[in-house]
Amino acid sequence: MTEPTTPAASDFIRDIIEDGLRAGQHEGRVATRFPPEPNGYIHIGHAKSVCLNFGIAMQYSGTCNLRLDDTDPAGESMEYVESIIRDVRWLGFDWQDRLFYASDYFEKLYTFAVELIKTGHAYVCDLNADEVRESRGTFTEPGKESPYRNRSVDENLDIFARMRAGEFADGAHTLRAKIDMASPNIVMRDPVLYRIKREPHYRTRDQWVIYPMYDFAHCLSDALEGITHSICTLEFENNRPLYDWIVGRLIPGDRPRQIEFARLNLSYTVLSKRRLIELVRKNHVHGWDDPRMPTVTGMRRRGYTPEAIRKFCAEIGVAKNDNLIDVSLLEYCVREDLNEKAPRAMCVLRPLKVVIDNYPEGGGEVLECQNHPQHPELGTRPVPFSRELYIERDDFMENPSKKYHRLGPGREVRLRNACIIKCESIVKDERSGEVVELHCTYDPETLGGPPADGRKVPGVIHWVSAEHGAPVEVRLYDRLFSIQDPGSEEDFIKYLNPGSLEILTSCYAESSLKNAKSGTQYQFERLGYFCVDPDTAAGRPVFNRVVPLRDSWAKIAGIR
RNA sequence: UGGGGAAUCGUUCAAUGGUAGGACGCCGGACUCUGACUCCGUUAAUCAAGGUUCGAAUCCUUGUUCCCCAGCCA
Repeated sequence: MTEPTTPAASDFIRDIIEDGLRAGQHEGRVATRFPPEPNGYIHIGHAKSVCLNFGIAMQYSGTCNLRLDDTDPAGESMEYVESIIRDVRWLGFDWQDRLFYASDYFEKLYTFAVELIKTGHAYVCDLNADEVRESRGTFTEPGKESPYRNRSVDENLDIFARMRAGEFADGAHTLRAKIDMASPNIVMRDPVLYRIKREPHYRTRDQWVIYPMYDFAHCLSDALEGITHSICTLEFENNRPLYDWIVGRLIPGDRPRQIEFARLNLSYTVLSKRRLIELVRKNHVHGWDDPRMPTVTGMRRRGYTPEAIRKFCAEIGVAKNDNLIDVSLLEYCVREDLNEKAPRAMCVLRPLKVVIDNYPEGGGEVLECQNHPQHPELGTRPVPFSRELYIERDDFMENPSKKYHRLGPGREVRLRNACIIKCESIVKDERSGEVVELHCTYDPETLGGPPADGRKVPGVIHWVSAEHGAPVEVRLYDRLFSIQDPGSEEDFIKYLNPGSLEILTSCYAESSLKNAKSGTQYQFERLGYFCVDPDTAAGRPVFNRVVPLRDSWAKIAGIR
């Protein structure tokens, strides 16, 4: 017998790494990097990449760098850098002193470009953007060579230096790789390596007016950092020949290898930066950290835990198939984690008053309730009980069916952590006919124990003492979009779920929750997991519903 | 249309010529002072057609479908 162990993660990328290790590549080193561009907040799709890159580094005793891929000043900012640092750290990963910026390599990259010119592998082109596009050809027709393709090395060197010096207007020249205008792979048709762009960079300010393109900067940044496995998403597959071409001409010996995997798609949300930015800019959500957003910061505010997100990333696996992961898997991971950790509490979302007629007026008592049914070590808390309570409106039905286990006229139900009550009469609003109050009697014997006569009372409902309960606000979240794959729709805004946020302002939570600390999660019994929102003001907590509990009654009743 | 990728239960990942398996979901049941948790059970797939082989998801052939590429974005 062997000890049960959690199996080491395995996927096609790790297979490649292990094959390489066995073949003695990279001197047995494994070095990865997570290379976001700081032009937006990272989301659950990035989290997949973070877990992959850092996870591999940990598994093979290697390193994973955090590198900001900031080669296009338009849209990049320190705010985004800070958010990325905060989010990756929160996810639970550590890059130690290896925080890098592509912009720190600008001088070295420039030198590499000069070298490429000197070896005849790059040239300055005077074609404008339209002309470049026209001469690039199409999928079926080869491109035409630029008239500037065979400039002398000296002339190229001279103009490139003057590009850097700021002598030319934006777009007047580009530096292009001299590869093959007839290549069936369009990426290889003399791609642009540098462009002139007078835009202040959030880090280098006005130091540069030329900026390297992704294809040039990324592979060389990898090489400079000694990356062994450059893991990226599938859409860069066409760029791999260019990656190898550039590195092959500038870097001797041990070179990084690019491996592509399928990016994550999640049902009922969008995961493209462009679309996320649109949601924020056009105020369809309340910011990057809106709890409905699939951003890491949004999920954190919502109450998801790093452990749950990491578990999710491990569960979905890594492959090259296009995928659309069902959001219910994410929710499952969140519940699984929170079920273990979250202390239990009671909160009534839509209150209905209950008066216990045979309970002494002005009386009251304090019940000691377990914080976690499976973990007694989490202790107990005092919960006041009194003659007047609130219960959930849903927990009473005037004409219940046989399958309904809760309160109805003449029916008995157990109050969670307390006693059994029986509904004796109901009070209705004369005009609307709405039930506004229940009069019940309680069975004192059942406080803390089963009924003496052994009768079965299957229903258990939560409650809050009317006198002691804390008024709280609760925000209920549902999926942001009403269709599975809004990302595939051009006009995705049209499919926003109008019911994605419901704010409940007349809820009552048990008194122990009065001073709940922002960011902590609870399970409101029978309802779901809730997290204290930063909007919480002193004495007036605001709770976000992280995820509801599974609800088999809802299925029976056909709700939702 | 040229090039590059991918096709396995509803979803997703695995099986690396030798019993198609796991997770989530669905459905059913047990338990229960949370209609939660837990436990048990069930359902259900190799894109198609040929071929090679004792044996094919895996190899070969032909076809089909889907994704990516024609930014001085990444």
